[in-house]
Amino acid sequence: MNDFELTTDNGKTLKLIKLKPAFYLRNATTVAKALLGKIFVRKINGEIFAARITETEAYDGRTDPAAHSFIGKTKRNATMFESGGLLYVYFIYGMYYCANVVTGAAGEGSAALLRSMEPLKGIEQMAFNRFKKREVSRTEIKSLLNGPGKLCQALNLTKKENGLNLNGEEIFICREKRPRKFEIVETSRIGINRGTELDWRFYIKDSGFISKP
DNA sequence: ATCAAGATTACCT
DNA sequence: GGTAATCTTGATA
Repeated sequence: MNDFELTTDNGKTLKLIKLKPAFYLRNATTVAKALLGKIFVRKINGEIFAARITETEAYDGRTDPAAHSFIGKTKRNATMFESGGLLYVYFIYGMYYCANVVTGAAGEGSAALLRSMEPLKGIEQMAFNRFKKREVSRTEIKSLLNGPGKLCQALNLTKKENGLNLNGEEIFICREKRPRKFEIVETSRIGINRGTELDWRFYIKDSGFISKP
């Protein structure tokens, strides 16, 4: 079942194809850019969440002082050192989680941080996870997934999902059979103190679902 | 044992 | 634009 149809909350049908394992076995920057426009799917308790990835950041374990993995393998960052295609989720600032896609070869320590998405399916449940209510305004829909901490809260990504394989059935990423065209903006990464000279933050131009335009 | 920092967010002026 | 909230981790003693 790598080829299937998904109906969004606004009634549109998307033809989706699950990404192959090889997709993740490339450079962090390559994968981070390639993830833009892809559809993140999470199945939980019989319900499906789906969202279009609109903003990512690359972290390279071998050369990048901003990467968690730069200091070497520890208990916290161990997932980053696995082979590409896993989900790396970590806890930060005492109250938020951030989710990454592990990239490259085993031992490399590279990943792409998922920073923002456009909600497509399961919006009521996402709203409940974020705001404890199911009714959301147009403005609130935009702020459902536009930040790394927010999207983890809305999609219920926690410690439990750390290390999960994206080639499985619970959480995975798809491409559309007929992908939309878009331009990619490359800027410096947000919220870090080192490696700020690298333009390794990527987002879809004019998306409207971005943490900081 | 203690401690500072952190890939953030919400709410304030 | 500023800052409080909140706690795990990794480093140092």
